[in-house]
Amino acid sequence: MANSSFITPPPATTTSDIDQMPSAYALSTTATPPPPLNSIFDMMPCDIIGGDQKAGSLGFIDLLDINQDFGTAASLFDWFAQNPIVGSQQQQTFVPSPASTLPETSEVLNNPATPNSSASISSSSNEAGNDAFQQVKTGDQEEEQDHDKTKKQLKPKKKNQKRQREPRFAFMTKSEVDHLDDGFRWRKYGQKAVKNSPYPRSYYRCTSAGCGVKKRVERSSDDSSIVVTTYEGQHIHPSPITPRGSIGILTDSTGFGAATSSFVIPETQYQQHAYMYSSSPSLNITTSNTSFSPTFSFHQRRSDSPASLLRDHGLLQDIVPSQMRKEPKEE
DNA sequence: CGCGTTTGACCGGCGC
DNA sequence: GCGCCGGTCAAACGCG
Repeated sequence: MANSSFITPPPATTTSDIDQMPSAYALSTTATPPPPLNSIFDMMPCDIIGGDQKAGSLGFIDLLDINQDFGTAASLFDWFAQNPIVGSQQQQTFVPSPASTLPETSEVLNNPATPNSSASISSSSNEAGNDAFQQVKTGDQEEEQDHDKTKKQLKPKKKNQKRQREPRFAFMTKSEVDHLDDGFRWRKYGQKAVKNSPYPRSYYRCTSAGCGVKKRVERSSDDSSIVVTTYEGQHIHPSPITPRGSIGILTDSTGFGAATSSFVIPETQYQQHAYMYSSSPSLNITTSNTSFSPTFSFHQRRSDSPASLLRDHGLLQDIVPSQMRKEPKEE
């Protein structure tokens, strides 16, 4: 665990090296480079992103409590498992909107100014994403995989049907290690040079049979110490590695995607939230999926919460610097 | 030998 | 229509 902090998103302006990213990311860095971050457990979720590249909807959320609670989980999945959904009416909704109209949240990355760090989660969802989510849930996954497999041999099957994109979840971490250990086994299937970035982007796929979860890993061109990991899809199996006897993942809803299927926030709201961070005390993110129900609730500081425990034990300080816990940097 | 990585080619979407 | 670009495939290769 390392120091972390939310980086206030700068005003929406232009694109950046990560503008190729389907969604937005908030900065996450760890203040203590050594030892290198080599586990997702060391990362701090930070924000939620949404949408695919087209209907890219995204939004930042205050994840202070996520960070805090997450600190007690053996893994991100544990964390989700330990944080059942609470309430659903207050949840903010990310509404898909053209990525071009969105502020380039990647700008956030352009401000690695804060020495302290944080990890950030981004997730994406849109209609297609939701559809994809439904597909997974209904077992159409194999079909899609098959489609992928034969994509090269057979020509386009459904030309007019856009390829559906799984909901995505992105982390940003400050790490010397590109490929973070998140408890699952990944097989690298591709690597591409990233435009405007000296660092390549690596593509990984979950090696478990039938599991179509993918993830991309790349470094920020602005700050080579920042690693952006984007998860796509849902695991349909428990984590093969279950540190500290973690519960593993339920088969019907285990991926990040599930968590993001309902992250829909109107662009305007997103813009607001993008600058709210810790100043926005209540943002619950929920999902319609009951088995996998991460709820990011930040409306209050519970003295008996794991977050408080962390705080009391001085752990929180490592996660969220005092400056970030106080006043959000607006604009 | 099995598994993972590397890498060039290919495909499809999208903007101009 | 063309070119760019992100994403994927799959053969070759490396490693334990």
